[in-house]
Order: sequence, then structure tokens, then C-alpha cells
Amino acid sequence: MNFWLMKCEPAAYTIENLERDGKTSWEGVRNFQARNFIRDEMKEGDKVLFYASNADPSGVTGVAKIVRAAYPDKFATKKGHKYFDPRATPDDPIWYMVDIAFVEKFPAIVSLDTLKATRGLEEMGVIRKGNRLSIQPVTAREFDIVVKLGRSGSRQG
DNA sequence: GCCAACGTTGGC
DNA sequence: GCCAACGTTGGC
Repeated sequence: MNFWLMKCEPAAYTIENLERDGKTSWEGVRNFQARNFIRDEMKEGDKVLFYASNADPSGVTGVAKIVRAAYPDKFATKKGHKYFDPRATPDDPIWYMVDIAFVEKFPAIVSLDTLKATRGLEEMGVIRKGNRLSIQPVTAREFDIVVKLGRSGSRQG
């Protein structure tokens, strides 16, 4: 099983939205590195740290899981849609999406400050300056540390 | 809202 | 294939 961190701005979608919806599709990834993770490595059952970006504060708000592995991002071929990409065709969809389901919401956000201050998370991409990748792999150990922090409801770790 | 960092595009 | 310009991300 693989572990991931997926970013989303609260203005677009939150862990509360996911709790309400139960599951959702994750379309609109338009970065090749992130696309490759989705297409080649994400598998049903993989666990996801749900990260709120551009938030106050930014941080991990809960856990989700992959319930459907990569399939073509249908919005890429939908003319007029904001995710439309004229290069995408049914034969070569270019972009892929997955479905994720709600697992748990943390009692308090694990803020970026906390992630940066926590021993064992030094290698996480999300704490590195300038890393804008919206989908990042995390190790099982990093995943466990963040989930423990989240369940404890501690802001300081 | 600012702007640094970075990925992508396109002229050459 | 280089690299400047451009657009986007995302912390602050």
C-alpha cells in the first residue's frame, strides 16, 4: 500500500465536504509529475493525507483513501470546462483522475508549522519551500506520525 | 494581495 | 535544445 498527500484549497473542497459526500472524484490535476503518480502508482486502498492549502493555517485536516484507481479525466475533453485541454483525446487522454473516500477528520488541523517542527517529517515534500506539487508520496512512517498528531488534536505535536 | 518559486510554453 | 517569458501555486 502507498501513502499520499493531496492538496486542495478550502475554497474548492474541504475534509468537511468529503465527510458530507462520502466520496468524490479528484479531477483537474494538470501537472505531469502529479499525473504520473496518479496514473502509475496510486492504487485502490492507498491512504491519503488531506491537506488544506492556502488556508489559515494550512495543514493536514484528515484522512482519505483511494477507492478507484486512475481513469481518464473526462473534463479534459469537455469543451468550455475549466479543465478542458485541447490536446486530450479519448485515445490519448493525457490527464487522469481518481476517486477518494472519506476516512476520518482530525479534531484539529495539523498545521504546516507543526509538520515542520515534528521530528521524523523532515523529508516531507510539503514542508519544503517552493514545493508546489499537489500530489506527493509520503512514507508509511510519515503517514503514521501525522495521523497520530491529528488524532491527538494537538497543534504543537 | 504580494511575490518567490517553479513548471510550461514558445521563439529562435 | 536553450532559455526568457509567462502563468500558477501557495505561504505569508
